Amino acid sequence: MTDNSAIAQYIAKLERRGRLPDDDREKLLRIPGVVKEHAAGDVIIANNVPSEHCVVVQSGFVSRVRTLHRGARQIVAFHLPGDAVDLQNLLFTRTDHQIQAHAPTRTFWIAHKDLWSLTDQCQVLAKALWLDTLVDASIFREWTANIGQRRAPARIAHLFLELAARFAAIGMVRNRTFSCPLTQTAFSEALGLSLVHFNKSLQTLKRAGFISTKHSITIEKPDDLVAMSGFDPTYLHLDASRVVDLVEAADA
Amino acid sequence: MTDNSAIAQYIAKLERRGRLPDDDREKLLRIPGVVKEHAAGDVIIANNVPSEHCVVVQSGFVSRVRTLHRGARQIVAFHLPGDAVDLQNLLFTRTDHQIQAHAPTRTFWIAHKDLWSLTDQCQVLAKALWLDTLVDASIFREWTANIGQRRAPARIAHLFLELAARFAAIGMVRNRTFSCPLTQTAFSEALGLSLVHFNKSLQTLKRAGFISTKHSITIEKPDDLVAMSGFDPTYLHLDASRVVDLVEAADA
DNA sequence: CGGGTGCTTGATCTCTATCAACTGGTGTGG
DNA sequence: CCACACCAGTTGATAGAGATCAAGCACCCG
Repeated sequence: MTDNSAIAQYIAKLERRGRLPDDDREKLLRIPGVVKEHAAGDVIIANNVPSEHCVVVQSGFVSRVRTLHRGARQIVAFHLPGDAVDLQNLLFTRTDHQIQAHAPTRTFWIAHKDLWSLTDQCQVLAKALWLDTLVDASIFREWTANIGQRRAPARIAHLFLELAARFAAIGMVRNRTFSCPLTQTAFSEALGLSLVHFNKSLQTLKRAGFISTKHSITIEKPDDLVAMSGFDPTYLHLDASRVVDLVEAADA
Repeated sequence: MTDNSAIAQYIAKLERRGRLPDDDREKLLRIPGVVKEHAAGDVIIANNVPSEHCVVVQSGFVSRVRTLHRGARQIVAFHLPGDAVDLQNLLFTRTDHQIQAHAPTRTFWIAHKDLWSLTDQCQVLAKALWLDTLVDASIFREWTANIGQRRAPARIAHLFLELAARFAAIGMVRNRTFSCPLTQTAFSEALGLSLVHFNKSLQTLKRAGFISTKHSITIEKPDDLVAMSGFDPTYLHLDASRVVDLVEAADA
């Protein structure tokens, strides 16, 4: 039996928003798949290739990258352990962006058709997956607003708070500190900033005592950061507040 | 019987990506709802209110707006006739952004619970709606990349080409010309630019002969615009290419 | 006619990108 | 074991993009 701990983590994530029926949970847990390993920097799924699998992160750290003109790259999403990376492509036949590892990463691969037939059997699960893609969309919107409206320091702060909240949700924050394998280049590609400007703005935040970094990131003054960046974690939908109860709704 | 032409247009949009079973189509067409009218500038759905309806645009022009610190606004999406605006909130209990009319607009309001119970009866339709939200997410990603990586003239060109493609899909482009009721302020809020800078960059595009505007927008040099902005309409998923066949997939 | 709204323009200043160089750590191969 | 390359991070100088401030114009509408 392949190691399906990625699925267990993913189910835990879904169930933070609302319980699944036992039957749906069991079936998802038993879904066939294979585990793959990737080194830091590896391209996990290339751009513009047939899309036939869903990938769930088991460990490590992953991003989605759109490549534009002359090598300009925009990271459009980050994914932590327990995140489903490729649900976005479940209904598309080709990928429209690239998936990349930023650390040694283990992933669990599910064939689209297997997940597809599961959603036909499990209506509540299908809704939970749909909900998960809606949460992703909510995060995309927030990134658009972050990049469009905030200037560098607040923009950086907002992303750091998002990462802190998401790492916290999977128990990977201790003493307001989490370790995140991203280079400054990667951060700058996610934030629409140049590397140099990111570096300098980050130092501004450090000098102000808002955060500190030594191989990991520490949120030293959460309140000040929240105030300066206007961070409101609602858009992450990490728990059941503001989310419909899928089981009750199914009965209605 | 209320005028459900908005639903008919929405079905047409969904079916450009793949046919629905007759039964699903008929049921959606018969879904109960009410028509509302809005003046230009009206807030159709406010931010942070209970989310109980899905809104489909029948005529006019609508945007979704996130409001940040000190009145900074980011438009995160535009919606044309035949677009479902609020599917994004179908699974959330409160709205996390505002919906606003930019022209005299007519909308069709469906209660969440009605749409919900329909998706329980119609599996293919449920998938089509899910797919529609995935297309929205794809557009959000593209906007993130557009705002993050392109500078003003290319950024503007990219948005204009998106609007041209979407208006063309509903037959509202003649001679490379479409009418779009957005003010320059609205454009600047969508693009993360200041009004003044948008205005000046737009004039650069006009002087280059790439576009012209007089109460409507004309794409004078499509090829040049595509080249300078790197526009590739795939992300809009306006047709069935690159999209799974929902009926076949249901049989698999 | 007056006032509002949307568009335009110029001047100025700030933010951010770009260019270039340098540091320190890590790893590799001769 | 050292030389070397490479990569992430850092720093300074400069240029350009874009924001902000301030006015003025054109049009529509009451």
